[in-house]
Amino acid sequence: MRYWLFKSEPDKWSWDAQVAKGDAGEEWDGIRNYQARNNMREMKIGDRGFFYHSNAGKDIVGIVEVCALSHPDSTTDDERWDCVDIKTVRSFVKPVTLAQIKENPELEGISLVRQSRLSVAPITADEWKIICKMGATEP
DNA sequence: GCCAACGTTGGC
DNA sequence: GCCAACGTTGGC
Repeated sequence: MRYWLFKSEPDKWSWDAQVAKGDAGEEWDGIRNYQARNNMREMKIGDRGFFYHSNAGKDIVGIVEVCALSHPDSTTDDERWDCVDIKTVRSFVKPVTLAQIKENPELEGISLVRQSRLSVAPITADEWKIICKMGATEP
């Protein structure tokens, strides 16, 4: 199993909206970036991801699970763009802020900081454990 | 609101 | 295939 990070502006698609979808899950649509799309194509059912609020919030607020493999993005006719579906697993007990992540020397290589504009990024197993611990949340 | 980083586009 | 121009993202 691999780990990922999904970024969303809470004004457009918030964690609350994701939680409201429950087990039905939701298409992670609207991605128009090749690297992010390629990451989604590599995902498998059951892969886990962090849900990060960019702009407003700037914190990791929850854990999601991939529940549908990459398929055409229903919000465009352009066949270049695919996306996966994700469903809520659990909310973070304590959201982990970008500032906390930057302060932790163990996380200095994290994709969230190194490639801040990439909206779907890989997370290492170590990073996964560390961030869950910082959030007082079960991995 | 500004600006840095970076991806995309299009002329040559 | 290079590179300038432009658009977007996201932190501050």
